[in-house]
Amino acid sequence: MTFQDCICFQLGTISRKITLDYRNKIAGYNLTHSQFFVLMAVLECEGLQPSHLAEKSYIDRATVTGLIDRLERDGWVERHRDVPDRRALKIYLSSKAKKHKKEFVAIFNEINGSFKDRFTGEEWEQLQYLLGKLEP
Amino acid sequence: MTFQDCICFQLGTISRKITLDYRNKIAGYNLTHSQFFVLMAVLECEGLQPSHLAEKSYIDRATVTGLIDRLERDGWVERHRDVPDRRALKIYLSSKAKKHKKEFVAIFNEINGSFKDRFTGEEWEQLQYLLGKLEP
DNA sequence: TTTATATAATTTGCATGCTAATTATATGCA
DNA sequence: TGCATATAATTAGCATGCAAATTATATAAA
Repeated sequence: MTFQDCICFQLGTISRKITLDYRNKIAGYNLTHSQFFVLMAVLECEGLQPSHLAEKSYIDRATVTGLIDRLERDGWVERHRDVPDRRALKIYLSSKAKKHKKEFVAIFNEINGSFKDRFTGEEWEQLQYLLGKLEP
Repeated sequence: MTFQDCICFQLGTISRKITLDYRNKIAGYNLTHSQFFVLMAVLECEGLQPSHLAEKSYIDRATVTGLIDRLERDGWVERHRDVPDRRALKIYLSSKAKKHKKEFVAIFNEINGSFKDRFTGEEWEQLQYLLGKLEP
């Protein structure tokens, strides 16, 4: 029994490796792994507030602020203060991002598919079930 | 099909949640998740070089430098230049860390056990097998 | 209406984690 | 020996990610 056998360690390691793998596939868009996921979240449902994006993505609000900062800086999303509640924001895709919408979905499906393809349908179900049991 | 169903996203999320969970358990020692793993690596085999620790932990050398910096700052490990090759270092436990050796092993086993307990032996085997298939 | 409390987003501070560049030392080859 | 190349560790720069504090606005209660 060594620390490498610890499930916590293993998950972190695999997660990091996959992140690197991901990067190569979206390198052309100059997006990071996390940025890509937030962009997918906006793409799936435009006009969400940063706090809702944080909830959907299971990351901290402060982290979302930074992610949106950089997505906005690079021209992928826009912040709009068009909510009755003047504290809140809504996040929309930029026109540039809209142009690439279909490509993003395709890349997403390709990446997930490349992992899914390694398993039988039954194994995939089993993996989802077992991962679910790991949630704290 | 939404981005939350992507296995890459799921692994990252679970991994982050577990990291937080971990923190509470080692909070008394003021160690982070990653510091704890590096400390376990040193504990398992003293005198390893930073580059070997990086290899064992599947993290970058530059990251190891920072981790050792903080572990040394907080008095858990020591850097020794007692290798024929004067470029290299060896990392040893401090006497303070040695005093807590048994506790660290116990905490480690307790944490890993708390996850393992959620599965049957067969499920655990299956999880290891399925995670292995995810490696890029 | 005024005050206390709550909420949305941001900022600050710190610890990963990676890549690329740098420094110091070894080694191999002419 | 002298020079090119390789290697160990570090540094610098950037992007997560979290906790705690801050700012601006809403809402509830006195």
